Amino acid sequence: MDGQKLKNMEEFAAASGISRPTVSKYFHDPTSVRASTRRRIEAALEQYDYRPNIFAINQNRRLTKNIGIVVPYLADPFFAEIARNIERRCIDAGFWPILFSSHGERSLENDILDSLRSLKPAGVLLAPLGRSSDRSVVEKFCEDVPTVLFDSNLDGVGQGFIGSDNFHSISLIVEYLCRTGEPPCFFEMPPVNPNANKRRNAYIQAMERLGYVPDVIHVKGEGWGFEEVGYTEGIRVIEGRALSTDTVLCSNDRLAIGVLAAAYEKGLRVGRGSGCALRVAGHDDHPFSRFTCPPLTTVAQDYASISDRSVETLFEVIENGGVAEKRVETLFEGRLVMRKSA
Amino acid sequence: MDGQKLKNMEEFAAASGISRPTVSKYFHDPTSVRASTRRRIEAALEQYDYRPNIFAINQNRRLTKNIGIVVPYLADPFFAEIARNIERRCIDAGFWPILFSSHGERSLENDILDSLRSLKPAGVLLAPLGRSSDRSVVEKFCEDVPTVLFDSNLDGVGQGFIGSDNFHSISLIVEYLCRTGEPPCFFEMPPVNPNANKRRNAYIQAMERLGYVPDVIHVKGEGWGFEEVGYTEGIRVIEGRALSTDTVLCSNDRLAIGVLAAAYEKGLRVGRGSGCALRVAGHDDHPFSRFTCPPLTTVAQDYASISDRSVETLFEVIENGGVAEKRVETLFEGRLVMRKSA
DNA sequence: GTCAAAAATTGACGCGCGTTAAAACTTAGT
DNA sequence: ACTAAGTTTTAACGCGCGTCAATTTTTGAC
Repeated sequence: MDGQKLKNMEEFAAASGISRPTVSKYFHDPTSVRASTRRRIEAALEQYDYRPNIFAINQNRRLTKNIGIVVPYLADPFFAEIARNIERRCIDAGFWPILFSSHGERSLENDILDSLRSLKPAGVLLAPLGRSSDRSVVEKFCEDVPTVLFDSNLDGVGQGFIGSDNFHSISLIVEYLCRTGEPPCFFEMPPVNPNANKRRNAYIQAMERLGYVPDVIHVKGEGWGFEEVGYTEGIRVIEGRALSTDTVLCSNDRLAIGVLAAAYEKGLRVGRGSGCALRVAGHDDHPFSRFTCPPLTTVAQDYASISDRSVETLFEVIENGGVAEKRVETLFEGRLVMRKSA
Repeated sequence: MDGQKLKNMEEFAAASGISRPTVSKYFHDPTSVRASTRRRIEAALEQYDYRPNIFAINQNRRLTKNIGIVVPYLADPFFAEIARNIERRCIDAGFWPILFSSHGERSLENDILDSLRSLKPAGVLLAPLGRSSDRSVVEKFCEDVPTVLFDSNLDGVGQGFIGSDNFHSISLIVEYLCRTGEPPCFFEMPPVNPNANKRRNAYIQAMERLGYVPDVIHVKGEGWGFEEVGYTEGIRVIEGRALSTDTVLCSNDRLAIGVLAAAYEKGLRVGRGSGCALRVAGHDDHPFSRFTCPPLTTVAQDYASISDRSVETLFEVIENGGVAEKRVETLFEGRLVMRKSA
């Protein structure tokens, strides 16, 4: 390109010798114009560095190419990773993802949904805060904008839900832990979303099915600093000798990482086999769980499938005019990841 | 509000009994209209749920309230945390932050800058990819849009730079390590940005100043999976007995976490004092470094100050009409965080 | 070379709002 | 009650692009 800056489609159309409506058609769908025209436009594109203004496009189009992505807390590696995957799929599909984080705050989630409206997104992928979400606000939003929920479900809200099968994955790891050592207790903090509840209940059911007495250790703590909670409360529990078993199953990996740190500090060797005082397991397979000491035994959520299917589901909804034929809840099964911590 | 949905400012103006231009003025700055008018508008606001379309606003305004935030890799906790801080400041200041991640890819960084143009942001906070950045593209962008760089500097590009004083922080930790045990070697992978280079050079200088022979262990590896590199290469180095000292200073915490995992796997006890075979230190104080086993000794980057000052600097530039009086590079000093790993 | 079908052009309006100039109205101050 | 200053209203244009109807040009098949 020779560096000339054309500031709008009008100028570009003039420079390329094609009319503006045709150029507009081209940008909407290059195959919708005659091959010879396409070539002329593409030749001009290389010469005069021009790109349509995406936000002007969206102002007029009924269906834009914007996809809103909302996660509850971006500094959580799990969501960072999911968001990364989703963004990539959207880009590859020719969409323009815009990422928002609620930072764990209800008011922010509401603001984001509000502003998302004016973005006129073709669709939205929303991982709600969960318990802190303003259900009526989310509900109303989903009526106006094609939205697929992921990670954390709100019954009946949105055009679909994609998440993990907590019952299955917790069963997996409970069975594994029981098979290989003492039955686990379940370490959890006040639930921030439905997943936490499901996991606890799944734990209780699995234990009862196996003929053991469930032991839920419910510690206090709030917010999204899970490692901190796991650490602080882990120390407290260990010091108080409040553990009825040598095996701790944590509600998620981040809690487990905190417990691991607590155990280390209190001189408890974690792992299986003789010489170890504690087994610790988590859930999620966070990106960093492979690198804890010892490496964390956990159940891997299927990041790739969850991302992919969320995006696919949303695309189907979009192509179907914004509504799903039926609200489908897709749950992916976790995969047991046996490492050295349990 | 009685639920009535007004779809544009025209309708809202009619409903509130105020003319559209005055309403427009109000939304730009509520104090710019007479108190009585303001009260009438605000009364209407409560009755009829209306919010201006932010993207239509931005199409027309010269200076929007949008702030673009671009980080090289959002799944890195360091950037997630910085981004979180910056977003919050922007929101509190009445701006509308929009977050982008380059996902470590040059082409994506270019695309983002391109699209950022049409967002007409009041300003942009950019943490460039660094070595992978397309300097000329970034340079051109910064000429058109008020941009403040952070974390990773590109000499002379943008209206300012905010980062960490790598020389100071590396000196701090090198001195500490030398004072308390064997002088460290420096563990690094091919640098992704200037910080890595500065840190290596700072290490070399500090060692020479203290009268020791620097020992840089340069391992291979690419991309943003630092833990993986630290782990894989850590294993290799340990197995090859390629360590001339029992103290390893890593170029950043994520590498150090990988090395920690490698040491654990190879049965090397990490920490200071007798019974320990290795000391490992990092740099950055990532959010999870407190919870490694053992907790990681490192130099904390001043997240809060970097975020705050970046935002402040950008705001000054914006208020000054988009150009800084002088391109200022602000470096914050790190803080030595002594934990158990070294 | 003819003609119908396909594609491109012209001209014009709309999206939701910013912005401005001129005119009409309010408010303070006296 | 009158005036000057401060506000609001009216009317109209612009932003960058989508979209549509009417018209003209190009294409491909015969």
